Amino acid sequence: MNKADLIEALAPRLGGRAAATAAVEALVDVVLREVASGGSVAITGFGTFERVQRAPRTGRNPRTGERVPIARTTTPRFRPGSYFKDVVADPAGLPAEGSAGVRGAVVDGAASRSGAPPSVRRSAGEEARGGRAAPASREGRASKRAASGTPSSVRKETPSDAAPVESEAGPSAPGGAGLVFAGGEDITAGMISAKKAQLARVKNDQVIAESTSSSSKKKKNKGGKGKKKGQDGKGKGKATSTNKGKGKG
Amino acid sequence: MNKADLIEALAPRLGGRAAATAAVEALVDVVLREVASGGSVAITGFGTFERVQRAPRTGRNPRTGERVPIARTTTPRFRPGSYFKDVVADPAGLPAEGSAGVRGAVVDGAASRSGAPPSVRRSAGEEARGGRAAPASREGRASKRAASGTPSSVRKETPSDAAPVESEAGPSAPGGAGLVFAGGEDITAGMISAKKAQLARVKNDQVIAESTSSSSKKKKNKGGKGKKKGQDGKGKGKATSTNKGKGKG
DNA sequence: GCGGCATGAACAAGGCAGACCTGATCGAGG
DNA sequence: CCTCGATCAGGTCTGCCTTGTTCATGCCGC
Repeated sequence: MNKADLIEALAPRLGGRAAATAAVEALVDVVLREVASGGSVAITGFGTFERVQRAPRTGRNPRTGERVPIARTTTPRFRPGSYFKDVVADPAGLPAEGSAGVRGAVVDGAASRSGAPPSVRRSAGEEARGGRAAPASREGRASKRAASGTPSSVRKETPSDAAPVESEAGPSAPGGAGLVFAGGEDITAGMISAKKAQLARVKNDQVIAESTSSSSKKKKNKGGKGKKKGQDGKGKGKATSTNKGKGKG
Repeated sequence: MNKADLIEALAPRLGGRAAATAAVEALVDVVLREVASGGSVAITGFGTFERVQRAPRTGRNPRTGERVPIARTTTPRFRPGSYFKDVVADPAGLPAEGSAGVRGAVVDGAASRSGAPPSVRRSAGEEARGGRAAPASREGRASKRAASGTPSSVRKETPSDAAPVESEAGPSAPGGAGLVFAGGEDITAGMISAKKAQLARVKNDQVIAESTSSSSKKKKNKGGKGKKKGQDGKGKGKATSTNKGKGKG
């Protein structure tokens, strides 16, 4: 999926290609600027874009074998959030768990993607849009609501739009992920509930332990530790960051 | 910057917080799904989100020193694009190099980027000017425009909003970053021209070499190599990817 | 606006994959 | 049309990931 594909996928949700284009570009712009200026951009569950300092080190010119000094540099990094990791890991892990039917769906999805030249993909995209034509009117209503500032209403809109995408991309996602996507909910919006459901499944035998921990959490922090974390993290053997850090303590 | 901050930063460009929220969540959703299902999401210059397989390996429990097998896993990865890398690296590197003249060049480059899709550019530019009239009322209009698909008008709005952010985080950012952002333009849109300006500065003495290479490039490829690239890349010592790859050859 | 719950950061030691160096070519993307 | 991106070579050094705990932050729902 390239930028155009991404915009195509977003268009139904965001009120058209132009809006989707604006969204992609604006978001990329903001992230770039923030990271370039020393900040970080964190979306819980998805991940964090940040800047890291890399100390000088030695490289090799593979051609000549000559040692080449790699100067200290500053580079962008994305650290995937746990939910992102889980979702990506689950599809791979799930096949063994999943049903054959799900596999079949997986194969179908994969095949269409791998063998599909861009043009074929586009036509598929168009068909998908066709399928979404009906929701278009609903979309108009949604934009109204958006103007009134009701994110949840926008989210409500996502389901019907996302559903077709799910069926396409869903093959490898199903199983646990299917649980997450089945409702057609925006993942970021549903992360917590999804995660909760997962944990509930995995740890339903730990309920007592959880209730214990929740009671301990009610004690709340006192004054907070005010522990300041450097933006570039670990400080272990790391070059000192030029980041100012955000004192939220 | 967290999700709320990001939405705050995007709101002026996208017609309000609701639209910005939808944008962020939709984009994250699409990326998550695509990567989870084995695909990748590439935005030229910004970077590529993809899925990689990690072979089984051995870790250590730092507490006990005990060796712990880390099963083969599938994990998300973001590979920053060259422009992102340059922008992040330049703030640190450019202060020494920066010149106002170069800034002008960047701005000019951005202006000359008329090579982009003409139709989108034109409508965007026109509305952008109009859109700057009154911020408060503009927001209402912006949402309308978002519906009608006018990204660049929203973009033009960015400068005034981004400037404060820069000045806050800017200490380390200015200089190079300022050069890039001075025009208040959307970075992704201006990436190519900015890069070009940079290269022109660095390599203006290599013009002859470039003209030589351009002539050699005119010979064009014959039949193409049809080299197939696996989605998970390098294959060098890597676990075989489950990705089907996109046969575009 | 607040509360509850999930996420994220930090830390410990060790091993190995990944990043990055240069330079050339060609295809893809915008 | 021009830039970006992928690939490749060999060597060096960094970062990821393991477990488990604690505390702070983020974010969604009420």
